[in-house]
Amino acid sequence: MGLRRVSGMRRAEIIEAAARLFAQHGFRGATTRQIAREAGVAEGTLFRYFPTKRHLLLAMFEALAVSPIQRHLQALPAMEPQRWLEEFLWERLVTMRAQLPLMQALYQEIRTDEAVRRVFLDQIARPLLEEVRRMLAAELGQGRYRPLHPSLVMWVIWGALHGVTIFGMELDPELAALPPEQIARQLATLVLQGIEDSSQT
Amino acid sequence: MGLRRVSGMRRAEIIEAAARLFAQHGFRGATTRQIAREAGVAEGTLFRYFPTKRHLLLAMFEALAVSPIQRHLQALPAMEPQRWLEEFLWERLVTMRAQLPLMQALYQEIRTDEAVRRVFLDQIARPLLEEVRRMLAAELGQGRYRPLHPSLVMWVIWGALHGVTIFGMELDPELAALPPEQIARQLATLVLQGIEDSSQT
Amino acid sequence: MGLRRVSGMRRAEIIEAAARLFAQHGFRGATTRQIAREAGVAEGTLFRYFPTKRHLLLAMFEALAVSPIQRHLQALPAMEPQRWLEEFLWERLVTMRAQLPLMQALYQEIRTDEAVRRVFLDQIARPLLEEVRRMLAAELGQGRYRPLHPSLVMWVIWGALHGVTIFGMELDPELAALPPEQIARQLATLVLQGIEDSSQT
Amino acid sequence: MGLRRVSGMRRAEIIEAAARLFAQHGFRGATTRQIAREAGVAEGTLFRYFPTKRHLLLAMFEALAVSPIQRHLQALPAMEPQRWLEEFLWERLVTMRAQLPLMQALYQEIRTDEAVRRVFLDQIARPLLEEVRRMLAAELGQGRYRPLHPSLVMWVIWGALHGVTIFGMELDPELAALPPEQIARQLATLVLQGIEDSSQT
DNA sequence: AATGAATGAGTTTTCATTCAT
DNA sequence: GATGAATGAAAACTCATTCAT
Repeated sequence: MGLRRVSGMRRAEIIEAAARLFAQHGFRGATTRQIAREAGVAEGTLFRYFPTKRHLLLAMFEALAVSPIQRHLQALPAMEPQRWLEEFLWERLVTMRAQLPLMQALYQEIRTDEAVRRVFLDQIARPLLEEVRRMLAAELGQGRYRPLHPSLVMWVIWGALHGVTIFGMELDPELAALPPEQIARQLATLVLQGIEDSSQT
Repeated sequence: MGLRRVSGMRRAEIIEAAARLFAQHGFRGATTRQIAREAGVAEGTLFRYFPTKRHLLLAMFEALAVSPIQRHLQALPAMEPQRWLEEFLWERLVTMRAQLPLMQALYQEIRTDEAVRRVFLDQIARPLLEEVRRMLAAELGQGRYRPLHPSLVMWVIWGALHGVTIFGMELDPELAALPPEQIARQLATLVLQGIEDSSQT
Repeated sequence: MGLRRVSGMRRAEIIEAAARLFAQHGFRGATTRQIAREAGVAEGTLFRYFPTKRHLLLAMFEALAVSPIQRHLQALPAMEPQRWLEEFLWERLVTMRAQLPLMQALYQEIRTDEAVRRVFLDQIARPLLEEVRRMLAAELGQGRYRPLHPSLVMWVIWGALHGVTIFGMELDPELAALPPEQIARQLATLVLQGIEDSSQT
Repeated sequence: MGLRRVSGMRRAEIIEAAARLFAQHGFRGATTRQIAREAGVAEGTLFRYFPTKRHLLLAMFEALAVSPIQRHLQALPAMEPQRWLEEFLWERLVTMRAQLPLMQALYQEIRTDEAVRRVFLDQIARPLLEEVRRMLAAELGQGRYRPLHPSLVMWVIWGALHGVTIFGMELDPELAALPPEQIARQLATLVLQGIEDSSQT
C-alpha cells in the first residue's frame, strides 16, 4: 500500500515535470530525457508509467485541464446566466493566464493529436455545450433570448476566451493589463445581450 | 519567357503540394521527401525554391491566407457595421470550410512557429483590429455602442469564427450543416447587438 | 563497476575505430556511419559519447597526440641540448612512423579545424617552443649559440620532423629505410651545429 | 583562333576565381556555384573546362604553385650555396606570405588529395631534392660538408619554410613581423652551417 | 520495480554533376 | 559553346523506445 502510494506520487511527479517542460518547449520540443531528468527518474522509468510519450500527454491533459474544468462546470449549477457566465469566464481567465505557456502547448496538441482532440471534444466541449444549452433552454421558455443555435453561442464564448488569452496577451498590452473580472463581465454582457430577443421590452 | 512561366508554376506547384500535405499531417508531420514526391520533383529541387522547409511554410501562409484576407479586408470599405461584418464572416466561413484541413494546419503553426505568428499578428490580426476600431469609432460618436475595448470585440469575432469552423465542424454535425450565410448573420447580430448601448432607446 | 569499466572501454573503442578511419579517409572522408560500424555500435551510440563528430576528433587528438607529447616533453628534463634533441626527435620519429596515416590525418585537421589548431598551438607548439627557448637560454649565457629567434629554431625542428616523416616517407625509400636513431642524430646535429656561434673557437 | 584565345582566357578566369574562393573557404568549402558566380559564368560552364571540381584544383595547383616554383628553381642555377639558398627561401617566403590563405588551402590538399600529392612530390619536391643534391655534391668533393642524406637536408629546408610561414605566422607575432630577408638569411645560415664538416679548418 | 546504455529509422539540408534547350 | 534548372545520393544528428542487468 505504501508502495502504491509512492507509485501514485511518482506518476504525479512525472506529470508535473512533463507539464513544466511541455510549457517551455511544447510537446514535441520536450524530450523524454529532459522529462525524466526533471522528474528525477531514469528515462526507462517513464515508460513503466506511460506506455508512450503520447499517453503521458493525454494523462497530463486529463489531470490538468479536463478534470479542473469538469469540476468547475459542476460547481456552477444554478445561477442566473449573467452571473454563471461571468464566473465561468473569470475562473478560466485566471487559470489560463496563470499557466499560459502550458495552456498554449496543450491547445496546440488539441489541434494536432487525434486522441487529445477527441478527449477535448468529448470531455470539455460537449459538457460546456450542454451547459449552454441548458442555460438557454431555461430562459427560452420565457422568450428572453432569440432561438439561436446553441453551438454557435458556445463557440462564441469559447473562441472569445481563447482568442483573448492565448493571442490577445501578445498582441495587445493594454488588453493584457485589464483585470480578469472586467474582461469576464464585458464578455458575458456582450454575449448575453447579443443573444437577447430585443423585440421584447 | 516560357521558362519564367514554367518556373513560376513550379513554385506554385510545390506550394500546393505542401499545402495538401501540411493539411494532412501538419507542418512537422509532412516530410520534405513526401512534399517533393507529391509535387513531382526531386527533394533537392524544393531547396532551389525555398531555402528552408520553414520558408516554404511561410510562403504558403502568405499565398493562401495573408493575401486573400488582406484583399478581402480592403474590398469591404464603407458599409454599415451589420452588413460589413456579415460579409466578412461569410467570406471567411466559406473559404475556411473549403480548405478546412489546411486552415487547421496553418492555425497550429500560428501558435508554434515564431515567424508565422509574427506574420499573423502583424498582417492579419492588426489590420482586422484596425477595421473593428474604425467601425466602432464611426458609430460611437452617435452613442450607439458601449465603449468596449476594441481588442475584446476583435477577439470575440475572430474567436467565434475559428471556434465555429475549426472545432465546431467536428463536434456538431448540425452546425456543420447550417448554410454559411445563416451562421454569418447570426454571429454578426450577436456581436453587434451585444455591444449596443441598450440604455439608448 | 563492471559497467563503468565497460563503458570506458566503449569510449576507447570508438576512438580507436575513428582513428583507423580518419587515418584512411581523413576526418571529412570518414562518415559517422562507417565509424559506428567499425566500432561495432549503432550510429546513435556515437553521439552518446561525443556530442559531435568534431568532439570525437578532438578527443582522439587529445588521447593520441597531445597527452603523449606532453608526457614526453616532461620526461626529458635536464639533459644537454644534443642529447635532449636527439631523444625528443627519436621518440617522435618512432611514434609517428608507427601511426603514419593517422598522423597525416591529424596533421591535416590542425590546418583545417579551428578547435584542433588551437589545441595544437597551445598544448603542443607552445610547450615545445618554451622548451627550445629554455634550452637556448641555458647555453646562450655561455655564448655558445648565436642569438637566433627561438621560434625560428623551433619551427626548423618541427618542420624537419614533419617533413621527414609525413612526406619524406613517401618520396624517398632510402630515407624511409634509415633507422630512426640515425635520422634523429643527424637532424639534431644539423640544427645545433647550425645555431652554434662559429666565431667562438 | 580568336575563339581559342577567348577560351584560354575563360579558363584562366575560372582558375583565378577558384583560387580566390579556395583561399577563403578551402577546397571543400568553396562550392562550384560560388566559383561560377565569381568567374561570371554559369555553373554548367565550369564543367566544359574542367571535367571535375578536382581537376580544377589540379589545374590551379599546376598554374599557381608548380610552374612558379619550377621557373624559380631553374632561374637560380649557378650560385654558391649560401646565396642560392637565401634567394630561394626569400622568394618563397615573400610569395607564400603574399598568398597565405591560398597556400594554406593548397597545402591542405597536398595532404588530402592523392593526385595533388603526386604532382607535388613529382613536380616540386623531387626537383628541389635534385637541386639540393647537386648543391651538396658540388661541395662535397671539397669536403666542406658532412655526407648527410640529401633528403634529410631537403626536408629540413622545406619543413622550416612551411613551419615558419604556415604556422609561425599565427603563433608568434614577433616572427610574423620579421622581414623575410632576415628570416631567409638566418635559415640559410642555420642549415648550411649545420651541415658543415666542422672538423675542417 | 528501476535503470540507463543502446538502438536505428528518420529528418533536413548540401552540392557536384548532368542535360535539354 | 553556354546555360542553369534539376537531380538524388549522402551527411550529421535526434530521440522515442527497448531490454539486459
